Order: sequence, then structure tokens, then C-alpha cells
Amino acid sequence: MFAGTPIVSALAESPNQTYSPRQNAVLECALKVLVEGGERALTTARIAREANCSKESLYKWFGDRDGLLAAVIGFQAAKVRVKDAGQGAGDPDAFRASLVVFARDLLTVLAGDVSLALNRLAIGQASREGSALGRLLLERGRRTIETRARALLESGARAGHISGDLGEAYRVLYALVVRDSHVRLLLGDDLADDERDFATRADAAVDQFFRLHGADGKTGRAGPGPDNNS
Amino acid sequence: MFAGTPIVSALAESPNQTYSPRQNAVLECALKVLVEGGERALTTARIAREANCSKESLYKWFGDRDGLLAAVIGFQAAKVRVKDAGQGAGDPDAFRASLVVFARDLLTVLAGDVSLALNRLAIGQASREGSALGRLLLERGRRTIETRARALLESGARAGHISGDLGEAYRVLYALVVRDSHVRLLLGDDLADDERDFATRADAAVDQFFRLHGADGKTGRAGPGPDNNS
DNA sequence: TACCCTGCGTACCGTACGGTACTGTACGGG
DNA sequence: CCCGTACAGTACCGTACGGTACGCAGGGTA
Repeated sequence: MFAGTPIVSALAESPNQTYSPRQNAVLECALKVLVEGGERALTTARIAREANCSKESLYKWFGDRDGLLAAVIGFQAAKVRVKDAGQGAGDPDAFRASLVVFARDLLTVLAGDVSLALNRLAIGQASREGSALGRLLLERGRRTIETRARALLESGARAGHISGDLGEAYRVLYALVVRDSHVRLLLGDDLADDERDFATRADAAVDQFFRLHGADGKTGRAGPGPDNNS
Repeated sequence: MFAGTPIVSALAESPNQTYSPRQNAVLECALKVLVEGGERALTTARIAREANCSKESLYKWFGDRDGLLAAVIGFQAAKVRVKDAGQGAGDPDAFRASLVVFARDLLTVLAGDVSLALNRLAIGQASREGSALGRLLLERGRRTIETRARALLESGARAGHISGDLGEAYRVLYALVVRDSHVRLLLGDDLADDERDFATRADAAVDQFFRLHGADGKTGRAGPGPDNNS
């Protein structure tokens, strides 16, 4: 996913606390436990046992359980990097293709086990404690996605492919791509077969996006806008 | 019909399980506790204390804690009724107004304390236990909203105001109205000022919906296409 | 009055978890 | 060789919770 691609603007990580390799290994282990068993399984004893470390070390490194959870979220967010996808903005087809790639990536990330587990964790803690984890997740995870998309849209706007407010355009694109799939997945619902086809969904969503925010007349496709509805 | 004898799982069958007034009062109280303090506060002891009943009664009525949670969700869902809003379909303006009302109601419900608390509860339990609560919530809560919207859209389609597949239209409408607000609220994020203006949001979303699914040329408004972007 | 049923209040039990303290051990520098 | 540091492993403690058992009051019935 972020394998060989070059890393772009990794956001000013001033508050980004870094950990030693050993601590990162423990966090990776905690993440695995979280994904496998949910929050209920994420006990300090289990993490310590799974990671072959002592509970005392956990508390020395991360303060308390909440600090550990925050570290897990920050650790995962640090692994996600913004792909450099703002190229080829001059060509309408290339721009459209970039949007489709973004949409497909977005769906893939949101539907992933790790993302779902972390979001469930943050949502479960949102009621108490001022939703610190939720804000952390939004700040670290969502921000990177948004910056990537906005850079893409901005280049498209400069090339005259789309019109309208960029922030509004981003939100519309996000809505058309994700729809209610994220919440339903968080609730444990299964996506329908056609909903699982992220490539087709991304394509259709970008079509609809261009009908709302494409520069006048342009659909982002070679031919006029399709009408595959019965 | 004697109430209180059978201890059913409340999840499997008997979807129309009804409770005595006393039990409903207890469930109402449990709902209040849940909204105020989140799942962590929803302990059997606290419910019993708050509702002036004994823990033993709770277990006799609802089986165990999970049964109680399921009963709370079912109890809340039973309070939500589908408003009969499919009138005036012949008039385009009235049809559009009905959609706007639906959109505003949808946002209001999803942003409500009770809805957020129940969704957080179900999401927190989604990882373990096969996400029974999540399915219950989707089945009871979402279904009613969807039926109302689909009836509305169907009447609009019959009157020739919109085109395209109805299911697709519903999902697009939902996406344009809700966007990512639901997830962000679940995560504890605060909506921006303009996002909190549900009336304006509903209006704009319906505008966009008509541009995607309105019968050719029709925007659902008296005048030409709107320009609500800054 | 005797009996029974319902349900409140509460004491109680087992367990699980967060957090702490203690011990043993490997390592590295002086 | 000694000492400080870091860390694994584990025993331990206080607490909170789910779930159960028991006592007791009120009301209905005969």
C-alpha cells in the first residue's frame, strides 16, 4: 500500500513522539491483539504476554493504559504516508484516473481490519474522556487523507477540470465514495456484493463527482456522461 | 399476555417483544444512563439504583447484560415511527420540500444524543459477539428511515421528478446529506458552524441530489441551478 | 390469619483488570 | 570486580463488575 512509493509531506510531526524499536515492536503487537480481539482483548497483561515484555515496562513507557492506546493509534498513523499522486493534472483523463485511484484507496483503507479496529476503539472511548482518542485518530489519520485529496483537487482546479470551492468539492467526493459504508462496517454489517467492488464504486463515484463539480460540460471522461441506470 | 416470565435472548426471534410499563420505565432509565455516561456507566448496579429496582429483577426480565442492551436498543427503535411524508408528490416543489424535510430530520436524528450513544454502544460491541447489536440497530433503526425515504422517492419517481434506480438514488441522497458527519460525531468530533446548520445542509444536499437524479433538466427548484458556493 | 407471589434492597461471590512492587538477570562502563 | 541500568517475569493489591442468594415488605386471595 505504501510500499515503494516516495514519501511526501509527512506533516509537521512536532508532537509526534517517537519510540524505540523495541517499543515499536510492542505497539505492533498491541495492534495485532486489538485487531484480533477488539478492545476487550486489549489488556495490559495480554499485551505483555504477547509481546514478551513486562507490565511494568508498559507502564514505564506509556504511562497508563490510555497512553498505550494513544501510542497505538499514533504508531499506526505514522505508518501511513501520503502517496504522491498529484501528477498528470494537465491531462483530464490522467486527473480523473488519479481521483479514481484515490477513491479506491480510500475505500480499501477504511474497510481494512486495522482501520476498523482503531475506529471502533476510539468510538468506544468517545463518550468519556473528552474523546481524546477520537481527535487523535481524526488528526493523524484523516488529515493525511484529506491533504492528499486536496492537493489532487487543487491541481485539477488549476488545470480547469473542476470548479467550485475545493473544501466543498472534497467533502462531496468523500461522501459519494464512502457513502454509509464506513458506519455500516463499524457496526459489523457486511457489504453487499456490488458494494465490495471498490474499483467500480470508485469509478461511479468519480463520475457523479464530475457531474457536480466538473468544469462546465466536462464529465472527466472521453465521451459524454454515461447513463447506465435502467 | 403475562409479562416477565420468559427470558428470551431478545436477539433471535420475537422481534415484537413488548415489555410491561414498569420494564419500559427501567429501559428508559437505562437509556438515560447510557446517554449520560456511555457504555462504561451502563452497569447493572447503576441501572438498578437509577431505576429503583433490584438487580435480580433486571436479570429476571432481560436475562443478562447483553439482553438488557438489546432491549434498550429495541425499546428506542420502537419509539421511532415513520412519519407519513409521502404527500404532495405531484407538485415538484412539494416533492422537493419533502426531501428537504427528510434530509433535515435525518441529520437531526443522527446527531442526537440517543442515536450517538446507541451507535457507539453497538460499535463497541461489534468486534466480539458477531455484532448482534449492530445488526439489531441497523435492522430496527435504519430500516425505518430507509422505508420512509424510499416511499418518498418512489412517489417522486412515479410523478416523473426523478430518474434512475431507486435504491441507488436513496444511497446517493443519504451520502450527500450525511457525508462524514455521522462518523465524525461518533468519534467525538465537533461539527463546524456551517455543518451544524442542518436546514441549509439539507437544502444544498437535495440540490445536489436533483443534479444527479432529477429528471432531465429539472432541478427541483423554481429557478435555475443554484450557486451556493462561496 | 395463613399463604403466596412479586419485587425491592442488599449482602455476597468469583473473576478480571489496572496498576504497583519485588526479584532475578543480562549488559555495559569504570 | 563492582555498580547502575534496563527489563522480563511474577506475585500482589484494590477495585469494579456480572451474576446470585437471601431477607423482607406489600398486596392479593381464601
